[in-house]
Amino acid sequence: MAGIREVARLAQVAPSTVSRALNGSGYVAEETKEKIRQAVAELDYVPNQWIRNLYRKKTGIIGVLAPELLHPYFSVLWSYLEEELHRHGYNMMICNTRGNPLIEREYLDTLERNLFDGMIIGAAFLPDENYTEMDKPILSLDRIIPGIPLVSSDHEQGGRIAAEKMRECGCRKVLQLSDLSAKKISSARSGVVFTRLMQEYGIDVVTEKIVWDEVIHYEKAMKRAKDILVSYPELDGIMANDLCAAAFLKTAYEMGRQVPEDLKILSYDGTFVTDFNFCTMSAIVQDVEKIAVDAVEVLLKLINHQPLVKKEIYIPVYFKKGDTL
Amino acid sequence: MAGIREVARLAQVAPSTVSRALNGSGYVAEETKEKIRQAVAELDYVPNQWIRNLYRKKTGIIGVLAPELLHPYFSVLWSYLEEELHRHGYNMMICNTRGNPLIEREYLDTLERNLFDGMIIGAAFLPDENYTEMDKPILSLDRIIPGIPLVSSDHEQGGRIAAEKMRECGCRKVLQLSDLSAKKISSARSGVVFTRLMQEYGIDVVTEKIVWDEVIHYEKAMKRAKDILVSYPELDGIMANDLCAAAFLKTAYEMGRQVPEDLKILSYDGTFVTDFNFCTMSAIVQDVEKIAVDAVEVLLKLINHQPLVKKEIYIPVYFKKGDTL
DNA sequence: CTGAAAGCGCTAACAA
DNA sequence: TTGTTAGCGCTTTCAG
Repeated sequence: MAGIREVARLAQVAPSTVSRALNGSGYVAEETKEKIRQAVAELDYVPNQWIRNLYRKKTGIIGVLAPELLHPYFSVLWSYLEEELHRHGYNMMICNTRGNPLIEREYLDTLERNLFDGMIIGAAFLPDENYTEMDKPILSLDRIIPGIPLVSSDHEQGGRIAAEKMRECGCRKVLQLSDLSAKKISSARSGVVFTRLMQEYGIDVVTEKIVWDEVIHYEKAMKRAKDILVSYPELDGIMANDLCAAAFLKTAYEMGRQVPEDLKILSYDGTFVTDFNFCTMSAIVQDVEKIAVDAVEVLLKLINHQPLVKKEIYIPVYFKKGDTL
Repeated sequence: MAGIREVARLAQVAPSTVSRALNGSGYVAEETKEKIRQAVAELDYVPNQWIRNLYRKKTGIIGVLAPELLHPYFSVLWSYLEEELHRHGYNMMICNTRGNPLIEREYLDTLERNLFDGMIIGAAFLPDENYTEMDKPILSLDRIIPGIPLVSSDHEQGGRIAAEKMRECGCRKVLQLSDLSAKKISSARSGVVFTRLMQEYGIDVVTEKIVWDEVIHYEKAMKRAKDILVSYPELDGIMANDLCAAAFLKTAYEMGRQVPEDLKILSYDGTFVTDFNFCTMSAIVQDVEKIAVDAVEVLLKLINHQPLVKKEIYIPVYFKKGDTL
């Protein structure tokens, strides 16, 4: 593993000259450059990025705190984020926490230890202070944390559209999978708005508390879906995230329910899985690509100490007609 | 951002003592340790990993060359790999190449520049030399590269089981999506073995060349599935990877074909999407978790200069009964 | 048990 | 245009 010194020796120049030649910083005679090029070739010299970053005081790495990699919504989100970060010359480090606060804290330490230039927070299971007390560029994608910029879908709009659709198609008793108590979670707002509007419209709403495990594991979502459809045989409408909606659709089919005639299903997220079944699910679609683009833009502004126009950005969602509503 | 010097000054000791105390290397009096602990707390001192790695001559980061993040097989694979790497104290850097050789080369450079301690290669679209000439720990997951260790499913076994199943259920004309010309790709072996056995069994085999885009994009897979089912109305069996198999299933349903009575579908990979439709797909299942575990084990041996027992590890696959065959 | 000194591999300021 | 010098922030001998 040749270093800059060996190159310098072979080219008969000083290490700093080699450095300048290789970085295009400062003046180096064309002749000298040529000698250096040869020495570099001869020794197969490759500069150590690690060390360079030491000077630039940056790593070129962005940590992405992810609670999950497999859920369709997340995998699409991470995929777009990776693409966008790469476009800006950054590498993305997946920090999969599996919802474990200890692992999450571990990765925040990594940020604090300067291994990352900034962090995008998808998972957030720790008390606010963990994020606010860190003097580093941080952006949140869902959890509302004082002082930390947020980029998220406009879930209130999502809740409105969903309620509107449920009313339009004449539902009388609707169930949603949500967590109305999660005040600090942007995505939980859809459920709150949905509930309020449904009540205004005079439609029954049942809110079943969503459980993290079921958001992620299809088998668990299937089990829950079955329990719910058995417990509430009178339901004529369901709103749930993609994976759970898929579970409801499959379960409804297995139980001989007619979708959409007898039971409407509205999928929230609108990722590719809505197309996977024999019928396409109607969905509230999040513009995940836009979320990723804006998230990276905001984070880079934080990193480069540029002013932020808005501390909170809400990306519009839209309705996509399918066969289930 | 306090450094070790400030801590040392505040604790009235030398920086080297602080270093030893913090790393538990060498002797430090309990009293001194306590003083240092206090100084650390007072200054909110966090050691810079970046610099530490400079000494340890390692980064703790493994690059994972991925052609794709979204395809179910890959997302499951990356997820398990991340888990396994984390278990061993390594971070995983997703190097998404999108099948672009230039981006792939870029990431190999990153490895060469010591930003990664090693690399796991899922995508490999460059000539062999790109990998073989690199004097770094590299492990391949599918592409067969001289001198580079391989961990992959036993796709020959996969092909055998598939052929066996097709025969058992009485198929007469079967289509597979494969690429028989891809000699250097481990996963392409299933198609070769499948073809040979089907011929032995006296069953017609049509091999339609698989196209990368269709492996990844469901819409494209859907289009291809439609084309194929129209072109070959006499087919009574299909073998294809999960995503394409799902597309075939959906298309068959739309075209009014009876699955499995009239058309058998065998999914290859066996990820969670095989459960997503109204009927569960029968599948050749890859043990992705085992692949990840073994891959990391081998890579760590390479990194630590431990001897390898086998240069090539093939993980058994198995058949999972579903409703489509 | 502790501190001084010498780097890790490279860059940047300055002098020549 | 080039070389010298002094570090980046930490670790690791090696004397003491």
